[in-house]
Amino acid sequence: MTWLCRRLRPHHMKAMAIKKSLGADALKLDNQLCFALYAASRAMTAAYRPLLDALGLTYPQYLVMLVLWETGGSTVKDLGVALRLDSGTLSPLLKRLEALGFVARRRSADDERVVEVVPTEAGTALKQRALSIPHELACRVGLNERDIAALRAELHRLENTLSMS
Amino acid sequence: MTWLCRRLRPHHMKAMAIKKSLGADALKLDNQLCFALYAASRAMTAAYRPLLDALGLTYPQYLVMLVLWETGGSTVKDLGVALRLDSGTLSPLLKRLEALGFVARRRSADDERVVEVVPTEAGTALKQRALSIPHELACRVGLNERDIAALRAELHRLENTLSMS
DNA sequence: CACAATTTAATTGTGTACAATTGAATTGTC
DNA sequence: GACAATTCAATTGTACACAATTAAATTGTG
Repeated sequence: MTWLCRRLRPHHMKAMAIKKSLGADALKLDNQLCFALYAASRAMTAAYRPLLDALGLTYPQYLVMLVLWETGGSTVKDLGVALRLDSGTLSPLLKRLEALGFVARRRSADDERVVEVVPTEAGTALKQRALSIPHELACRVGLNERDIAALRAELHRLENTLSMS
Repeated sequence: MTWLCRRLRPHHMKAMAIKKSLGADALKLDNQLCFALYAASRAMTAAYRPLLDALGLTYPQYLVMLVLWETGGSTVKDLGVALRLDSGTLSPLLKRLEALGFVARRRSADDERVVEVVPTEAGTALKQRALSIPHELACRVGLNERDIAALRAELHRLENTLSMS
């Protein structure tokens, strides 16, 4: 991989960038954006875990409750759109939330295919205990409001770019 | 949630930020950095899937192979340190990689507790077919080299901050 | 040396993710 | 109004993640 290096001068940075993207470093773990994302996402979930344990929720269950608190009730399909999850993930997850007493499920009267998911009284009450979580996490991440918003926007852009075809 | 708004003037932005972090929007799904991370990470994995299918690897298996290509061989423990995964995840994953013929496992002669993991010839050969993947993904993410590096660095910082203590 | 504490991988059990299939309900088209 | 195509949720099967436990090997200490 040294066949070009001998010729390189400062104004050949573009050539170096090309070389790098095709070269030995391209497969290095710590150069992968995908791994930085994967590791950061799991670290974030781990940071939520002790707080959510106190509520009796897992992290994906918490995301479902966020949607239900925001909407007052949804369908399996709309939860899937909001959270980018399919029924293969949501059906058993919602069954567990129902067993915990946090949501109720019923077939829609209008359309028997649709299952409506509504927070129970206990599920709604849980929101008060969750109110302090975002602030606690914001402290943990060590970024100010503006930087958090910027990173969030960047990640939303990235997700949109990746998920279109 | 309107008890303070009446008094707000432009120079009270800090008060608004505090209000927001404790207010109704704090639990909105799309305001969560955690969800932006979670969704982007899954979208990234989904973008890798068709490319890795061609190699017969899942995404976590690909990460293991990245480490093995880089090091020439590792141990279960060191793979866990590199990938932030424990033996509960790695043991069955490595068993599958072994069944696929991409790695070999053997107890260390020095220390019988340690299991060494080495790429087989087929596993090493796979690297050539993976060389084009980083570039293909870089095109998909729609960011230039500099922005990718900046986002990667920001995510590494975030992971480190979250995982300490 | 004895032996308690530690390290290392594997195992067990729970809960996601996601592809593929199934089956029931609805919609579009003639 | 039949009926093919579509939509929706659930199920099945595979593969992570991760907490907790187990068991073997090694290290540290008196």
